[in-house]
Amino acid sequence: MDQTETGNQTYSIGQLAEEFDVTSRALRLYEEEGLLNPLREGTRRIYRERDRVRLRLILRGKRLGWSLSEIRESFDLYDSSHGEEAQLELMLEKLGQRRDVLNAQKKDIDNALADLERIAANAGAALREIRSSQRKLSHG
Amino acid sequence: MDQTETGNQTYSIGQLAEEFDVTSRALRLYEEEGLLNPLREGTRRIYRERDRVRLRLILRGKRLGWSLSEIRESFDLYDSSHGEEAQLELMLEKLGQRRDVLNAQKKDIDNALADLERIAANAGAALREIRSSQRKLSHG
DNA sequence: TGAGTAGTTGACGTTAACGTAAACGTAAGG
DNA sequence: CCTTACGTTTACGTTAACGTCAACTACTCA
Repeated sequence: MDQTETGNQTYSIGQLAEEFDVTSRALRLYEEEGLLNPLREGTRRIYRERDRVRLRLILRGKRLGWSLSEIRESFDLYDSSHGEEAQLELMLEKLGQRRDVLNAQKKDIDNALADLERIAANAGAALREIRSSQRKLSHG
Repeated sequence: MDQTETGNQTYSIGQLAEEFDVTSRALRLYEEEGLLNPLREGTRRIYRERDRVRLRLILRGKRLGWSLSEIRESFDLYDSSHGEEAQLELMLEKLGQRRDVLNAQKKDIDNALADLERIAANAGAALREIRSSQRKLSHG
């Protein structure tokens, strides 16, 4: 079969660190915490596409304010899609909780955005006022 | 004039802590960091409506993953709506940056929600499969 | 008057998420 | 062969955001 050559590329820790603008120290920490699992070539770490995907998810989690252990829990959810009945039920419950939190977070963001808009509108008005009075003076 | 009696109520640190489910230690910390400014009655802290409003904003900020100093910066933005021209321009720029970050965060959330949906759909399917095969067995 | 209850100010402890430095290994290049 | 670049582990340092005493004050109430 024509084995597709997609995703066979590998990366050193330095390459990955530079690409995602994190330090190699951070990558090693994420590995210690069970968030990444690079291959080894002797002692050196070899990262593959799946590690890049995971790193992307890690960084997204961080942007959402998650702790590393919360991020790992989300990976665990993802990985254990194939369990037994009780397992799956628990999982669906946790997924529901996460969804609720995310939706609440969206509301918080919308409220914060609305606040920003109000403040910006005031500031914009104040600024136009200042500038219009400046024009008057310069025409005196 | 009929001075409206709205918002004249005050709160002790314990009351406020219980209402918002934070510790009094946290409230004192927020004060140290310049996020809250309760009155004093002798040595005791007296919180008013404006402090409650601020606390609400603090907790919202925390839910969005902001640090205390980021939260304070946002308060500073709010408070300095009445500055001079350069000040206002700088402010509008910062407001724009915050808005961009918040919008990016919304996208992250939407992506995370989409991921959750996919996982939940898979888990749900797996669960139904298990249950249907269980029914078959019980009818054997 | 004595015991609670709630508040105060230090000050030290703790956890997460890295930063930073030391001491070492290894492959490439001049 | 020696340097340079990049990697490794080990371990201690740092910052934020509190937690947790300890020692003290002030008020109330039986």
